[in-house]
Amino acid sequence: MFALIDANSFYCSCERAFDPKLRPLPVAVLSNNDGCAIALTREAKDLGLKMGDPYHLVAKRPELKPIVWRSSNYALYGDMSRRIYETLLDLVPVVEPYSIDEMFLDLAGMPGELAQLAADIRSHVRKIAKIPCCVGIGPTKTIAKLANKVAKKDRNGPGVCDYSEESVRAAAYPSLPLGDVWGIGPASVAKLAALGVETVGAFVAMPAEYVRKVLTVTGAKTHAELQGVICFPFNTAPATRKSLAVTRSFGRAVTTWPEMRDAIASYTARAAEKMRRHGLVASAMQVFMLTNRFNNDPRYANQVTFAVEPTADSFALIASAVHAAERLWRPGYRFAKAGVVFVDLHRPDDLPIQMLPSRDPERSARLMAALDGVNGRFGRNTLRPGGTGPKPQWGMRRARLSPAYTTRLDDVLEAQA
DNA sequence: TCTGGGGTCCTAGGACCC
DNA sequence: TCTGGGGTCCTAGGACCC
Repeated sequence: MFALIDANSFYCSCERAFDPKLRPLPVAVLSNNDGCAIALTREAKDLGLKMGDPYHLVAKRPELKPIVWRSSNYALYGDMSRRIYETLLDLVPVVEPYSIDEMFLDLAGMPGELAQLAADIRSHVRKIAKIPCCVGIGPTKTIAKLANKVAKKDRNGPGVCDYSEESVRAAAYPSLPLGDVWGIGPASVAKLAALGVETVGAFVAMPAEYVRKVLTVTGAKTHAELQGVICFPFNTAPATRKSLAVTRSFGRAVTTWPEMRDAIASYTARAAEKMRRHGLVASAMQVFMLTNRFNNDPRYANQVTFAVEPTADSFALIASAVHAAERLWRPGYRFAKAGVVFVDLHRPDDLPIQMLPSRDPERSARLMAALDGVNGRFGRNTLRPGGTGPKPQWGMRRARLSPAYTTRLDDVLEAQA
């Protein structure tokens, strides 16, 4: 039996955890660049704000005036996620983090009544990690996710929904909309609606071969999972990742090559850092740049993917990325966004030995270790490659950023007795 | 002036091979 | 009148997730 625990309006709840006066107020957290709303409290939803609404358009609407806006603070949210994880380990033996605000729990062999256990877990997380959550229970991950969704929708309910019993599911499925199912997105909802299938009950009643024909194997797995057949097993060891990206919209349009070059260099340096943290090397990379697609600026978008000598060396990768960007660059356009993606990631041991490496691998490794060591100790960007300046004009807008309460010594709250 | 970022998996079709 | 069969690999695009 599985449980899925999912934080309510996670980013907003993190803001509230350290700023109690926000608790009764409608709160919304903005995407990078203060672009659009990506997390909303129930109070903000009730005022009519929607996920994805562009901030510069909705900030003026009079009925949305009471909303308290925050720039996204990933240092805070990432750390709060870790705290939830550790809090859960107080009560259950294994936890599988699924996303920044969701964790699967394996309840196999847990004593006592499951719904009561879920309620205990929920109140423990709320008390210790200061984050409100809902819990769903089911014999497969898909059912646990569905139960969680049901728990969330019931505003005055207990915050727990137990679908461990087949009879309970059979009673509930006919009234649940298909779009609530994990893995069934808008395209599949439309496809199935055209066939007259609109509820989980109707979906489950479809013959398996037919589902497979309409929705391919992914849909067939979801179909089986809803009937209690495990297709997505519990996984404690995280899979090694296959790609890794740093892509950003600019705080204002980039119109000169030196600015674009510096942006690409900075993104590459960040991505290389991430890659080293995972102990991986890239043997191919992609670089792209594009203009604003929402206004009337002349449009241009281009990308290039190319192989590189497998490495995690920032300097080597920056040189390759900038060289590629130079080929994509077109003067006269107002660029809104650019990015660097490392694909074809490997553990260095899995690759053949480079017979004629273009740089000394030992020296490179020592240099990168020194770079990461200094930055780990004194803060990101203390040491950085040339051309990756700290506060560029094109940098992210984050006008409403909260303090890094848990990860920056200067920002830690003071308690007075 | 201002509309996010970062992932995974699957399939079809083309290129290529024998 | 008539032009095979079977395989692999790669890529682009679609769909989904948070």
